[in-house]
Amino acid sequence: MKATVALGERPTAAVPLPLYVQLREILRARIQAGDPPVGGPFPSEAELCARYRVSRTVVRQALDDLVREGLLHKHKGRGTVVTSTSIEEQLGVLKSFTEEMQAQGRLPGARLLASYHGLPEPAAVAALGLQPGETAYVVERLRLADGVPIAWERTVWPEALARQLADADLDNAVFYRVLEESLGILLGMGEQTLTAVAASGEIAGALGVATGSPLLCVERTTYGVNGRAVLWGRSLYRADCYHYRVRLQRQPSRLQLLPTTSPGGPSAAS
Amino acid sequence: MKATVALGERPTAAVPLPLYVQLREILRARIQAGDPPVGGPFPSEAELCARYRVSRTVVRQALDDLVREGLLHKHKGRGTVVTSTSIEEQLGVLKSFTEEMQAQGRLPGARLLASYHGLPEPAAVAALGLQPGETAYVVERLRLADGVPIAWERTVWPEALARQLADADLDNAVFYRVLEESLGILLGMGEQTLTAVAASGEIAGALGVATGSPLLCVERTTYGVNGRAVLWGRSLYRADCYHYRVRLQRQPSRLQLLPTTSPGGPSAAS
DNA sequence: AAGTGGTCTAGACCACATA
DNA sequence: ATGTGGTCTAGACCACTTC
Repeated sequence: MKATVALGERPTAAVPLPLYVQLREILRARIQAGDPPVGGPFPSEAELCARYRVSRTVVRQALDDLVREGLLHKHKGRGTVVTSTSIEEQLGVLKSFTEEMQAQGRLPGARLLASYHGLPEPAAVAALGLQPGETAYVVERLRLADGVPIAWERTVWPEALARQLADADLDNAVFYRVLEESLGILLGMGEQTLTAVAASGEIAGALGVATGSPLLCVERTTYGVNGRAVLWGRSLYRADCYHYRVRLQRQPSRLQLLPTTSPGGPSAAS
Repeated sequence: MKATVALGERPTAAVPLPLYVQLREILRARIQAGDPPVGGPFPSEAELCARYRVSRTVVRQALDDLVREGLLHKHKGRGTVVTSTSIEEQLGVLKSFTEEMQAQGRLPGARLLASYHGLPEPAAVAALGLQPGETAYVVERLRLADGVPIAWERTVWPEALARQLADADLDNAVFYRVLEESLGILLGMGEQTLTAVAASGEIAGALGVATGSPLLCVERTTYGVNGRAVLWGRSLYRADCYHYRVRLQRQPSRLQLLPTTSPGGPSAAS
């Protein structure tokens, strides 16, 4: 018998989680089980309040999360319906190269090309907020999928982090794991810019393509949960071996607001 | 006619907008004006309640939106700080070319190159779920930003939709608006695949770049809220004029919903 | 008229951070 | 000890949709 205690049938203070989190997971489980089938009507907020003995605030916090995840859809005045049963189609999840390859069922790998302390490129300086003239630790690796080179990668580490990185096995290190586990840095957000570039002779050689071949260029700045940039990287992918996939969600029409000078006269910023 | 509303110095019932929306826009304007400078401390929730004479609910609703947009960052027990002055790229939001250009402050445009009924390419057939031999409506346009060609675009419409599209001004139509407003189709999700390609002679000529130049290739399938594919498109962007930006979020080690007896820290996903 | 989700108030207690 | 944001309650009124 598993030593797991399912979240109860209803949220309770005995569980060390907010009530709305408990309720959200309870509801998520029911949805995934198809309890209200896709397209079917979901219980009203009032009904959920009564059934689970929580205030409407808790119910709305839980539902808001599920709506945001795409499982539910609310219609003002009409009700709530189930629109999906799974969240496996993850929207914009930050993953390392290794995690991404594994998710695709490919065997990830890396080969160290170079590593040195020096002045990084302007893009990295700006992204990491380095001082002019401040050095950083630069690591260049070839990334492999199932043993085949598919990307050339340069990562730039602030010196403070690089010191603690010194003894890592750069050939095989999963940088995100190093950050999270060895350095204890919780990762928050990542910002990526994608464009296309022509392969230089050096990189074309490493990747085994013709000079001038189109490559997918991915520049990524990774931030800690505190909002500070901790890592910058540029990856150049062989376009014939790698496609970047994103799932986007349509946002309900946004309000057009013009917070302009008020009719009574320009509002003085006090 | 666009309904624009002038906002005052504080939310009021005289404005036909929710108080939290009014407050959000008032605060957004101040942040963009640098009132609390980036990195500086933002007024506490209690202070905002007092200053704007609204309940904490309203303040929190407004702040939540701004946090979600990336303008603010909250720290439990410590306070709120300004982290940016401009709306950052939304996380995985599905936007039309026009909407995207507007968000970037560029003037969008289009020039019709060709439109015809015929057999679309295999990628479109697969994405739209067409029958073998089934025709579709293909529209090729040059997309402009501030009057400069930056992308070559081919969209493929199922015949059923194309009929209703016939009288649209293809030179300037915003396809997403046509779908949503004229055809009454609610858009849900979009799936994109990005890669790099070399410009063919014809496309290079249209875009004003050299043949063989690297282009960013974006293939998108757009789905209605009912989950059916309604539109397929491929866009080839000049890599020197356009960068695709994405924000990703690190997945917090997923809440173990059924963990138990673990006195360990409940990391509430916010 | 009844039910729904959207908004809002006025409280309350808590865990956390700072001093 | 104090102030902060996080959570929660118990109400209330509204606009919208359906009957």
